[in-house]
Amino acid sequence: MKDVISSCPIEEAMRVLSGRWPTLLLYYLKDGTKRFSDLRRDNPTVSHRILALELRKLEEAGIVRRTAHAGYPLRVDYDLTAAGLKLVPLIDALGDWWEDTEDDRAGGVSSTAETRLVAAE
Amino acid sequence: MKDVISSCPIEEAMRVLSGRWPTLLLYYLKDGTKRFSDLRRDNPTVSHRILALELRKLEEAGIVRRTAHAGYPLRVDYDLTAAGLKLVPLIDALGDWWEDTEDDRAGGVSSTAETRLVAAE
DNA sequence: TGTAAATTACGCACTATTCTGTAACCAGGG
DNA sequence: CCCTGGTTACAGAATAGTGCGTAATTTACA
Repeated sequence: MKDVISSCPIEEAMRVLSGRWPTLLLYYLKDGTKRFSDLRRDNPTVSHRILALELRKLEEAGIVRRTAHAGYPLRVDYDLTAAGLKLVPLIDALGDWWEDTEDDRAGGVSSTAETRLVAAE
Repeated sequence: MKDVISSCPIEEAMRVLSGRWPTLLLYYLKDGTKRFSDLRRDNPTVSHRILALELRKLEEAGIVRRTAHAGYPLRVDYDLTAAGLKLVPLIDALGDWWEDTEDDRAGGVSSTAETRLVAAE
């Protein structure tokens, strides 16, 4: 039941970047060109199938470029498009944010009472 | 089957921000304090159950603060914590990135051939 | 004055949809 | 047989939505 139009760029961007793998793949691809098997080694927990699907999704979104070399054994390279390259610093910033705000986010509900109870006026 | 430790801040950050709603809620909360019903109005497609769950998740992550006012009718306010406020510019940047790279991302596979075929050397 | 209904922020149970993973199979040369 | 990159079929897990119930007070209305 996906809405027809979102009109919100954030929502559209997240439609591509949401999930566990997209940002990680971007992270590994920023080092340069990688092959399918390289990416599997970089992240051994992703299944064969999901890696292929995620890469397709990123390719269709114009973030990753796929280059298939003719001949056998099969060989396919993946690297970032211009859009993908521009995205890298944002993802890095996200990681920095997570680390920088570690003390601020604290222990959630347990230690610091996040939820406050206020008397009605 | 979530792995025990990720050690990667990007992965951890995405564990919280992944999905359709978290970034949108952050986006609406940046205007200031909102109530549950305000957020439902801002985004009518989210169900009340999911909204409650997502807000709890963000609260536990230390990004959103929940303030329950005693008395009836029930009243609960939500606003951003310091960590949440620091995250806002990043989310905005993500939206900008999506818009700025629109031409670059092009039409995906259909028009521009994203997948290249290269002869073996 | 009595009673019914609305309000707000959920929780719970159930269903529907989507995501993720496993296993098997394909291609053609070594 | 193996290697590579990828697809399909199927199974199970995670996620999302619907509808009902609940609390104490206020308002609606005969």
